[in-house]
Amino acid sequence: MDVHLRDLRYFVAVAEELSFTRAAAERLSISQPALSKQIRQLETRLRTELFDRSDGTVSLTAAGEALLPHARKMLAEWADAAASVGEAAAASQQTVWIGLHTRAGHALVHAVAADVEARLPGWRAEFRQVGGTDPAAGLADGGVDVAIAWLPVPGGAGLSARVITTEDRWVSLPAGHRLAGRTTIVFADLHDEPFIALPAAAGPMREFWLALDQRGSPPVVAGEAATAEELFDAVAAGIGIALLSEGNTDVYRRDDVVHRRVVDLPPCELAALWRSGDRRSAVRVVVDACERAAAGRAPDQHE
Amino acid sequence: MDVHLRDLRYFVAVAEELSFTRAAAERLSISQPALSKQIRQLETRLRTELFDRSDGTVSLTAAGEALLPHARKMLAEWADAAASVGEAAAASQQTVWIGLHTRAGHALVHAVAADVEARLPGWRAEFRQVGGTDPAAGLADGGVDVAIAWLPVPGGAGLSARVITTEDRWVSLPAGHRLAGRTTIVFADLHDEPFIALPAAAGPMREFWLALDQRGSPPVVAGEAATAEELFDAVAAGIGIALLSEGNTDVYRRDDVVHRRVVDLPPCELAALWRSGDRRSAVRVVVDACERAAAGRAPDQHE
DNA sequence: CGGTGGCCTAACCTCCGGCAATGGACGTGC
DNA sequence: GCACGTCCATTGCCGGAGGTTAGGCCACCG
Repeated sequence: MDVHLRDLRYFVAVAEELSFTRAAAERLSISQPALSKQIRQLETRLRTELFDRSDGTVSLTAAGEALLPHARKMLAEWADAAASVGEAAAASQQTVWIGLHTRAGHALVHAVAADVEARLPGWRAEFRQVGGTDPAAGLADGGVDVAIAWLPVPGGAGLSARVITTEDRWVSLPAGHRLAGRTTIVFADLHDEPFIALPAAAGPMREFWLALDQRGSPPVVAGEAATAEELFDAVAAGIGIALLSEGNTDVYRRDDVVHRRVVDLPPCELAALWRSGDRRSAVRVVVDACERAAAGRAPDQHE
Repeated sequence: MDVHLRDLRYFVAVAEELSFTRAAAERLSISQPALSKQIRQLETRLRTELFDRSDGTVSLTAAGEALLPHARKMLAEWADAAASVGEAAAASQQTVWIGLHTRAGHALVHAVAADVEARLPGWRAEFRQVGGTDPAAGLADGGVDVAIAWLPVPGGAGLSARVITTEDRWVSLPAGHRLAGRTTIVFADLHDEPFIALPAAAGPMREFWLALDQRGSPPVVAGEAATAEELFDAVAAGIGIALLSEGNTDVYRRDDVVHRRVVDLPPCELAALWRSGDRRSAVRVVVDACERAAAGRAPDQHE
């Protein structure tokens, strides 16, 4: 009778991809049998077939066509609902949640928190680490009011961004790597190296940190890592190399890994993001605070 | 991240009742701990409290107030979606689903089926038995296009009805009951008898078959039964008595139970119901067919 | 004709959602 | 003041849902 919104998400994914395998792997990060089973179950619940899989290809039935707009609308409605709830909770608790897509230094966190407190007396800023695979860094489902993340952010529809700093991209190498002794490294040196990539679910972020734009041929992906720890463990083990931002070379310093500047890569941009429709003053204050903190200035006490 | 629509239904129930215990028992037919756990889980997912249970009473928090309209909208949207899908499926399969709230005789079923087939060449009428506790007899979630049910039907908002027959109400007694030998029975004779009632979830239907309108004091409810078999087993066992429609006295004839007319009760009405917004010709044809079949006339071949 | 791609089925594992019983906080009546 | 009733939370348990991997069937293609 009722339905799980997840099932509708699955349905929309298949309807848009017109392929179970691709929808499962590339958009939903589940196995294809799991997806097939869920769709079957949805069809059973509705007592009708939603897809025609007869002729080797997948297409929507009339019933599927009827469901699709409703499913999209319900998913959008839930995003709205979660955002509304988050805003109401923030207002009554006087708390702003900030999601960190990368591990920012404690300096930035503290500066932002202090600045918010100074400009919004009685309010607090809370920080939450969000996984790199979360498409909108926790903004979409309302759990986070402002996100600090590297551009590009996948699923960025409906999000606004302000770049708060730009940094050069460096490369992380195992300690004994042939390039570890070089003083200057250009991307051509790395072109054929095996890379540790972000999970496929990260979408454009994965492509950016593989420097796909700078390549003529597909990269060699030797492994995937969802967290920074996994990433540098893989680098240290010699499985592959990876790009990172200059600021993170300090944060993730370790003995078995060396970081070197790549001189000819376009820099990466750290941005503060918020929901475009979110016009609360608290959000604007936080974004401003992020910008000031990233600029290295302390919150200006009496400008 | 995603949410189960059931949880939103639970939330709306508690928000409207402002009581966990009542919402669980009277509206959702689940236990109170299950409801509490689900609401807690929803709150955890949204990372905020939806209800304030601190001062012995239950009230909505600001976040709860923010969620309520969205939740209602999503539930309505899903009802729409299910109806749309059902209509699309019916159109492409040329099938009309008819839900039976009570066990109608095969005569009625066959007459309707034949009539539909005669007037909508290529179409079929399929019948499904729906439980008495289903608020809208399967109409709400689109699984059924036309329902045949006794009035009043709970949750009847958005439904249209046409009365297709009226019948006197009789009473079902165990074989040796003191009233079994009486020729005429008035409701006053039954007033203090223990009754077998429909489950509380049946709402106004339960009240109607307890003849609540004809009483000055609350009825004695000796037990509940969800199916006809349970009901007459309970009557035969002497646990209590129950009202039924005249037509059903034939359908449910058995040795250990006797049926007697109650001469002074208002009759009951059997109706064909459909979704008010559903203007498909197939639905109209079926409703007409129900009316003709109930009137005892065969489908008019060449009127 | 064998390889490949794509969906389905089967077996299994984990965790969620339900129930029953119990506990604790608070208001109420004698 | 104390026993009691009411109502929500907690605990322990069980069945089913949702996920995984492994393997099968079928169409297409070189």
